[in-house]
Amino acid sequence: MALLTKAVRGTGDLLPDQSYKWQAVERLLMETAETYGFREMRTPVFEHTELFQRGVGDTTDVVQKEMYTFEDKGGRSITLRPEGTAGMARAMLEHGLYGGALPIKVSYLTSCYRYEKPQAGRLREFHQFGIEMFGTDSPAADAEVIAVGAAVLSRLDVKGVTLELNSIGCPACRAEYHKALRDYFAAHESELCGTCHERLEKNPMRILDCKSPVCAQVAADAPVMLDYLCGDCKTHFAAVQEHLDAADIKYVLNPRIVRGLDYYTRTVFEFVSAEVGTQGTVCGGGRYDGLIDELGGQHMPSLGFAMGLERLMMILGSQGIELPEPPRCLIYLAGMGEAGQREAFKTASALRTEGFHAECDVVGRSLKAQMKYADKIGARFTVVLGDDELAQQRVKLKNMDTGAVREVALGAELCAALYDVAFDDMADAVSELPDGEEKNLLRMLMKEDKGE
RNA sequence: GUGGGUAUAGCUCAGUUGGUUAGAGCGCCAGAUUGUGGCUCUGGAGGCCGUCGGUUCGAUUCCGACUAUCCACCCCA
Repeated sequence: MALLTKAVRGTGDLLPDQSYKWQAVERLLMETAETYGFREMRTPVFEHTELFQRGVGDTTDVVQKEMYTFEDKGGRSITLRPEGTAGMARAMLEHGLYGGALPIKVSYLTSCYRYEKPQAGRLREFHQFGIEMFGTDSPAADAEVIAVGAAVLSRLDVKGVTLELNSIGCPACRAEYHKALRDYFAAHESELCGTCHERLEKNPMRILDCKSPVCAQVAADAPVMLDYLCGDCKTHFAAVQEHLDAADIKYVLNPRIVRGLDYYTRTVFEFVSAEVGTQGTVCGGGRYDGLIDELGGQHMPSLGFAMGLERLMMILGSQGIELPEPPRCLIYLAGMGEAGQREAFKTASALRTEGFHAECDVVGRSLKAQMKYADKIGARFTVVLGDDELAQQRVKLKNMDTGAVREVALGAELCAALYDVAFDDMADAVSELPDGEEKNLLRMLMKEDKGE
C-alpha cells in the first residue's frame, strides 16, 4: 500500500522547518505588491474548462496536453487552474470591478496544476505569486508591473537574475512578422530539426527559442520582431524602455522571448536565473490586451506577471539567503509526579494565555527525558516542578543556553521574568537592524496601529 | 509525450564475484545509585534490499517489465 504513504507524482509537502521561510517570503511578496497598490484577490482552484480554452488558448501546449480536466457530478467540465490570470480576469468581469476606479490592480498567491513530467523547478502542483493590472494601455503600466517584479527580487536580495524584455507586437504587426518569419525558415526548412518542422506551421516564433545548435544558427539571422512592429507598438515599446531607464531598472532586450500562452501581446518579459536547473525563468509576464475581449468583456488592455515560488525558493536556497527559522520554545515546564505534572500543565496554560510559547510533557516521561526533550526542541528556559517547588511556590528558572539558574516565585514573578526576556529580544532585534531598516520597523508599527 | 541516471533502516550510504540470522553513521526510544539537557558509554526498536515476473537447487544480487525518483528535451512559472 505504498500509495497510502506516497504523495502523488509531481506534488510535494511543505514541512514545518520550511514553512516559516515560505511564510516570510510570501509576506514580503504581498507587502511589496501592496506598496504599489495591488490588493489580494482569491479565486477558486477550479474553473469551467472553457475559461482556460478561451483565455489561455486552444492551441497552446498548456491547454492541449497539460490540464487536469474532469467532469463533476453535475456533468460540467471542470479544470484545475493551470495558471492564475484567466481566473483573475473572470472574477474581475463577473463582479464588475471595471465599474470602479481604473486600473484594477490585484495580487495573488495560488497553487497551479499542470500535468507535466516533473524535473528541477517543475512540478505538477506548483505555486505562483502574481499581479494583474486591468484597464490601461499606457507604457507606464508596463513599467510599473515590471518594477514590482524587480522590487521583490531586490528586497529579497536575490543576485544574478536578469530582466529580459521583448515586444511581440499586436495581432496586426505580428501577422506580418509571422509571414516574414515563415518565409525565412521555409527557405531553410531542410536544416531545421524535427520539432521545428512542426513549429513552422503552428508557431514559427518558437523556432527562435529552439536549443538545437543547428536551428539556433539558422535562427540567428532570422527576421526580428522588433523590426516589424507597427508604429503604435513601436512607440509603446520605446516608452516602456524609457520608463524603465528612468526608474533605473536594468534589462536586456531579448528578441527570442516568446510566451507560450496565446493571450500575450506587445510587451513580454522574463526574470531569468541560472540557478533553477534549466528552468531558469523565475518570473514571466507581459501584456494581454485582447484577453478581456476574448472572455466577452469590453475592451480592456491589461497586463501582469507570475512568479514561480518553488523556483524562487530554490534560488534563495542556493544563494544562502537567510530566512526565518521556526520559533523556539521559550520555556519548558518539567513536571515530577502527578501533582508536579498537573502544575506544569496549569502553569504552561497560564503562560500561553500571556502569549508565551510554553510547553510541558504530554508523553509521561521521566524528568531526565523531559530535560532531553526540552533541549531537543530548543527550549530557551526550563523549570522543574516537583514536590519542593510546589511546597515553596518557588522555581529555578534555568537558561538552557548558558546554564545559568535564577530563582523566582511561581506566578507573577515567573511571568515578569519572561517579559524581561521578550523585551531584551526586541531590543536586540532593533539594535541588529541594518541601516535604514528602522524605517521598516516603524512602518510595521504604523500598520499595527491602524489595525487596532 | 521522448531520452539518460538511480531505487538497501526515518535520513546519508556500505555490502553480497548468487548461498543460512543484511550492515555503518546520524536520528529515535531507554538505561549508566533514587530531582535536571548538551559530551561519553551501554542496550533497544526499526528493512518483504521499490513492485511483479523470468533464469537458477537457491535472487536483495543476474535478466525483463512496471512504478517511483532525479536530470535533460518539450513546455512554462
